[in-house]
Amino acid sequence: MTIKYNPQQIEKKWQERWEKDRLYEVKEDDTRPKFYALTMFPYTSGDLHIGHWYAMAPSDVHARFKRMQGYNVLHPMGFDAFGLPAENAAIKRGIHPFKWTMQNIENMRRQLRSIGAIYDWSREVVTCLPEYYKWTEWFFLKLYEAGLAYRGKAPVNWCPRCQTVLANEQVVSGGFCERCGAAVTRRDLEQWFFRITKYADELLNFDGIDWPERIRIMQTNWIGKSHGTEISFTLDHPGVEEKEIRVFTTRPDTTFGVTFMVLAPEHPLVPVLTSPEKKAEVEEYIAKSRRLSEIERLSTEKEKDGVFIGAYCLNRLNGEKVPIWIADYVLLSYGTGAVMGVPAHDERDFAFAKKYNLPIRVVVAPPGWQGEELEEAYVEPGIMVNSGQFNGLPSEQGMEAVSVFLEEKGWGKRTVSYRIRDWLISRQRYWGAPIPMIYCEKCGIVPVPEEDLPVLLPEDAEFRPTGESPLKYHEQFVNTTCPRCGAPAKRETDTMDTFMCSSWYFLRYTSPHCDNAPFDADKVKYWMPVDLYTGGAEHAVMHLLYSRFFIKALRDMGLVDFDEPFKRLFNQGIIIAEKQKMSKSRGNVITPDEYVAELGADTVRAYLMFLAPWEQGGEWNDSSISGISRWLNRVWHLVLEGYRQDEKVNLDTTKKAERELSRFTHQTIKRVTEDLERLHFNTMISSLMEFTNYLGKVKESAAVTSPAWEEAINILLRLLAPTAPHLAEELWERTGGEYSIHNQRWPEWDAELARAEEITLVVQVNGKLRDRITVPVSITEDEAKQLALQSQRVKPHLDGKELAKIIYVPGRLINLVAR
RNA sequence: GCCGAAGUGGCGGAAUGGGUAGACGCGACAGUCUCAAAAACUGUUGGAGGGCAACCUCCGUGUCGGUUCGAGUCCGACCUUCGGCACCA
Repeated sequence: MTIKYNPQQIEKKWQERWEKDRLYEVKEDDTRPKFYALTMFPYTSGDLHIGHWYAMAPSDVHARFKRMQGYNVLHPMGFDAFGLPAENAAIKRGIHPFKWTMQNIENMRRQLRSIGAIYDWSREVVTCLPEYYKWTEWFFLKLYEAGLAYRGKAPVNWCPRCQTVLANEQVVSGGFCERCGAAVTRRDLEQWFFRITKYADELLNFDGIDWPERIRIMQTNWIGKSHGTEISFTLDHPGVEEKEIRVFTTRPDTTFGVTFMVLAPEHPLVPVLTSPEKKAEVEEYIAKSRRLSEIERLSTEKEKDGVFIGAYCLNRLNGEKVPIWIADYVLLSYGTGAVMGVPAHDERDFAFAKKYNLPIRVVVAPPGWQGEELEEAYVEPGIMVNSGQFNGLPSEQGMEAVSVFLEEKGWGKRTVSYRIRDWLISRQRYWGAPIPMIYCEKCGIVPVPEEDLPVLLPEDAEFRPTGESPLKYHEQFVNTTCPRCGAPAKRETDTMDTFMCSSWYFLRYTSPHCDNAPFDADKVKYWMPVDLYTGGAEHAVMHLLYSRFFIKALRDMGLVDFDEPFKRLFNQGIIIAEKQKMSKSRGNVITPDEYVAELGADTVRAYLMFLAPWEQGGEWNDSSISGISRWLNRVWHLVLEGYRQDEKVNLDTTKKAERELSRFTHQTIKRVTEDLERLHFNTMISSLMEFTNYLGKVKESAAVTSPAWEEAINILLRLLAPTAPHLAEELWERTGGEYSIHNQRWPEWDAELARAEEITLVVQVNGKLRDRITVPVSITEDEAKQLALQSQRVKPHLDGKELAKIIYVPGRLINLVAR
């Protein structure tokens, strides 16, 4: 009678022991190769939900596996601790953001420990602590010095509910706030920006990093590079200094089809060009489009409207006079903020021209076109017509030809445009890293000197939903002296976007207590780049793009010597419940703590890995988890119930059984190792289950010797150690293994031992399975053919037919083609 | 609308340099144990038809075509679901 598997007891026991022994403490001075395995750190929301487990448990298994393989593994954990919810809690419940955050961290640390991961807690990083955000501020200064941070007035995304500015990336699906879902509007504000656009081209290059294609495509689309031509249209207005309007187009071949010009309502030329009689109408239109929220304005459903401003420009290619309109479907922030209207070959221009009865002139002929009017815009390539000297040219060649012509004349130049905008980092909020800048009436914008960092957040700020940072009303914070001239000056009261904090946290883990620099350069050199970065795909664009930008900027400052922060990236899927995304309002939230208390962390870890491919995610199912629980129980009893060879078994049977046992064992090692390498945890677990089932049968037959049995169990436990670290450790100890199993070497397979001696030869007739014959691996083609033709199961299917061909695939099948 | 991923038993999912479809697990059914139940263990489990039986035949990986000795896997068209982007000129 063996004792029962009691996960709660053994998990507590080993977690305490590992911590006491500092088993997972990581040091650099090591002769082993390094492996930096990073999981995206959690936001301090207060509770670790099953999604966190899904991110953390499998990545811990992989990290443990690499560690047993002999790598010096850094697998750290920390908290992304600045951000809006803390402040909202302050407004709603009167609890200080710092207190709220630190309480949440306390709770989350406890929950994180229950996973049983190899986190080295002495390396924990918390972004809202001055020892961390001091360096976030420091990086701001460095970016400023490098000319990568600048202040500018910009129409910004404004969330009226959160009362703050949002980055483009934080505006979701057509104009809603990512956080609260309110409709975003637009405002003009003085804001701080990072010049990420300077790195747009380099960010399009993913050479040398192993990232999912999906994410690379998303980032590529986000950056949105397009090749085109900037074309200058002549402006000849008395009293107007500007002598041209420049447009950006990807279709220079359609320039002869321009019948109007459209400027963005905010375009600087609009006020000077508008004729006196159109002034009122134009101003009203501008005011209207400013009032519109982002959703309304950007909606593709919205009918394209605009206003003629009473001015004209000149198309230099054909000398035509072109009326100038404004319309809010043209964005100031893209290209030149002006578009040439070619209704025949652009859907938007077509709709616009129809609405206002503007001429539609075909300049690229659709196939078979006889000069009739178009029903809709023709955007495909074709033969150029109505285009002067370019007539008859295929439009693809026309793009080049027209561009060359324009360049020769000095009327235009080929250029590229990007969809990506500079990164707006100002937030009108308290709970973030202060922007270390001072405004002096005499000296202008003055950076806080490095030695004065950190600019600390005052503890006694007042939290009111005013739309401005509480820092703005904190006089002691705001009022300071100019570091340059000593005169009274005012501090910047905006704080930084939290994505700034998460753009460098992985550097801090390498030397979390370094106090004279953001990180110890030698340690960064040792650990970086991150070898495997795992986390949710929701960060495909923002965090992952910002971090890449950050590293490239630091590299150009000489602070790091690599180009990319994350060598390999992997995105796990999401866990749903009852066919739906988990949410409090649906009441379908799975809380891991309950399952850990009932079934143990090892079961929850293994279940999350088993339920679906990690990449895909899947549905949590209460009855499926019992399969894992049963399996671990079976392992427990299999190992502890003792083994005795049956004395009546003869030597030949024993030899054969042991040969088979060792083959199965080595095949299992191979499968488990390869699956772990590829992060195929679900099939890794099923291999372990099959091995367990097989060992159960071996035990029943009792044919192998005790040493052979013990060897197999020893290997099973080591293969199980990353997945079920507590159970494996306990069984390791109980079977006399040396502490700790987690310091043991990962088993290696012997290809010779793993190789099968016999195979199943599949016999097909015309591609249909007719027989399976067990044959030695060494079988020759002729022998195989003989066996196949002799098969009683095959013969009837060949009756009365002529054998036309025999396909033989060694080690697999033989296909008899008969007619 | 554009970009991307995916459609396999009652369910989660295995199997893709084309070669035994359904590994492993859940559920269900039957059995063992028990006074009984739970737990545990053992067996069966894609569908249809046939045989006393070991077994045999046909159909079957979203739909329709194609390539091939052979297609879940490759090609073409389409349908559905999910994710991302959304007036980017």
